[in-house]
Amino acid sequence: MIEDEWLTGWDPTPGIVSVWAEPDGTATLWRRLDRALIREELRFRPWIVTSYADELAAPGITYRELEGEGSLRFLARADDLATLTRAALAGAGRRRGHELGHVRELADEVIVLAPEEQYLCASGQTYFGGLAFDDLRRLQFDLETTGLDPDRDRIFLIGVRDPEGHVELLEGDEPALIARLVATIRAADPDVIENHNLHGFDLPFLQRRAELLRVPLELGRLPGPLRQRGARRGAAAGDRKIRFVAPGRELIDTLDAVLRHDFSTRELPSHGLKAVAKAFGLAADDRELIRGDQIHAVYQRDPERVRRYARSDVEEVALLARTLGGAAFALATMVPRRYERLADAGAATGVIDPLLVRAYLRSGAALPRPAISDGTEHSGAALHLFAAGVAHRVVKADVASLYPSLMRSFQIGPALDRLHALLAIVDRLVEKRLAAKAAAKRAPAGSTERHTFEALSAAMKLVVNSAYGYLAAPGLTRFADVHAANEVTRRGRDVLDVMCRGLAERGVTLLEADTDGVYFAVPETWSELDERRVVTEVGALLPPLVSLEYEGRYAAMLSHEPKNYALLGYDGKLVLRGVAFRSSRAEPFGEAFLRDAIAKLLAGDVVGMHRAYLATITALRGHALPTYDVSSRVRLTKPPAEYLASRDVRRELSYEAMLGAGRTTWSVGDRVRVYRTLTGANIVADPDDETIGVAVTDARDPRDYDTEHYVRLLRDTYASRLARAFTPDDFATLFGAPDQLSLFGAPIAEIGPVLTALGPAELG
DNA sequence: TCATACCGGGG
DNA sequence: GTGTACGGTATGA
Repeated sequence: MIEDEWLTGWDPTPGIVSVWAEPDGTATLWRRLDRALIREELRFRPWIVTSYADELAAPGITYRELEGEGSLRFLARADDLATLTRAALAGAGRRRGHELGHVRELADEVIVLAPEEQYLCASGQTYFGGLAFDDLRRLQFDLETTGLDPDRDRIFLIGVRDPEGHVELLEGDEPALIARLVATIRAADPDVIENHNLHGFDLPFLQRRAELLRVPLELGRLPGPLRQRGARRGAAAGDRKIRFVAPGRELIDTLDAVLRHDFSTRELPSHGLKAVAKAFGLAADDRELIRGDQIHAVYQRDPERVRRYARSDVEEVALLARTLGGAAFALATMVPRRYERLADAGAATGVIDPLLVRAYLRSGAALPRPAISDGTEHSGAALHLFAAGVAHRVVKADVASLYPSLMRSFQIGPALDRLHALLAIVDRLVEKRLAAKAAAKRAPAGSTERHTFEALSAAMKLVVNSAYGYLAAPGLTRFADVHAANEVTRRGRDVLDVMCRGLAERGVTLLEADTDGVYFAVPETWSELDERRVVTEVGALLPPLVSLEYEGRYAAMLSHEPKNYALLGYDGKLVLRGVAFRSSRAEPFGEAFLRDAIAKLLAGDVVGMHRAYLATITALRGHALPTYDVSSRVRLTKPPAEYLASRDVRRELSYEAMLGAGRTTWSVGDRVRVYRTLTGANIVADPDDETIGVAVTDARDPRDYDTEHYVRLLRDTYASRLARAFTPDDFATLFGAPDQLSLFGAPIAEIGPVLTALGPAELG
């Protein structure tokens, strides 16, 4: 089937682990067959696609015209890419009446891919045929340096984990250190080199140090220094960003995989290695932690600690790369690009576009020039808040993959995609993904087989979910079509409306609806079966291929603002969502109060909630709370001199706190915990910041904070998040001026939470 | 106070 | 020879 060729190519050559090609038509393939590495030198014929045939009838160039509509219709080949670009530039120059310096100036008239991609696209080969992720030879290395600036700082230790899992710690004189790293890598001869932020830190730092120290940095399988390519994230090079390339090896940054993963799930607290390793359960319990800016100082007095730290770094990276890297590995079995490129590519421009270009060329079909915006506004998803306050017996129902489902159901694809290749690719991916998911389930937990199927499924999900984004990105993607994208969101809003109406008609109370999901409350008499039945019934009202799923049920919900709510599970677990409920600068006492108060409120204990409020006030006034609890974590962004210059005009708490504590020097970027005193401000030690274990013990706890300021803060910033749960009168009674509590309002015991419908439901 | 610009990571 | 989104924080008017 031609559609299968569109998806995975047509030449099943097995074992490709790296491809390198040059503009002169030479290519090198590294293939792993029965674990052994073989290297093949071969020739390919470079090609370009142009919108004009002028100058293509030149010696050495053969070309043919592609079929059908599409302005890019001449496929030209030559023994050398330079011959082709010269001809293309000459042709364009003659037609435009002025000389052109570079093919990038005629991006909408010529397609010129990187040489490797030309090779893969024309041959129909892809990476990793017949291989599993675990067949790759992967090496991880991590630099420990005296700082972040390679012009000033230096490398003092390098952790290396070889493909067999042995960790070696290289230490000593820096030039020898770098030379030993190179020798170690060349001896291990890995297919893949991995680290967290490899392209943003380790490689550029290493490259710069090697350059300054005049140590050759031959990390690839071909002779010569590292090459470069443009990239969106990577090392700064003038006004653009670049990434380094080592021909024959794939340089994989686990940060890319983390960003791609969190892009869809958005559940990671941070993208740093330590936080991610912990979140995925990859970190050992006794993992050594050292704050970045202290690593070198710790090394000088306790090198063993830094060695343990460096060892954990490379070990965690190896685990993380396997946990998240399978998706890019699976993409590389389908898309005609290097593995390394697919690991950091955006799914629309980096994955779908190359698939479509290969599909069209395979079918001998002319291609459109890249879509540009016709000025049509891109319309978005729907968001409704139906009610605010406290609701009980809450259910969440949502549609998985709403937009791709709509694209398939209503056959919404790019207008210029006359082969319907995008929809065909999405269809096949959805089907294959179901099969991959099922196969993953059948395979033993933890097996290579399960890892492979799960990775395949993740890769397919990534592509399917970006099909809509592909439509909505004119100027970025070749077949972008904003009208089609708007048709998808319009259908999406319709689906949400049908869901909301269908639910409301069946007697539930709608709370909040966003894009593809709804929260609603059900009557007291309903069982979980009733809830599920209603979701099934309403699901039947939706278009084919759009399936409504019962996502979960909760004992109670505090609905505050759109996308800001608290959920109390039947298991007692409390989840807070949205900016109103979580902020990095929140004072610990306020955050603790809010959690406690919401938990009690949702459990029906208004008296207990009120008591928690009074208890917090009492604790503040009695100085029973540690200073730490009223402090707020801030980042210092002005150097001391700058603040002193503006101090007379405007005083800022953070810097007043530093000065108040007698600290007249600090660095931009330092984080400190500050609090307000009666006379000014002060700072307090943060246990999280001190991993050395010395400073924490002398943390003082003066408790000289401004109690009334914090009592006001408690009411205005924290208790105010509970306002939607009560009538204004009751709220005033509960949280009014503390000294006049309960004088006029209803007795506290008689106050109950409310749920307020917000105007007529905006269901149109 | 509100809009907008910028970051996310690495030592 | 590239390009994500979005929530949070830092900045400027």
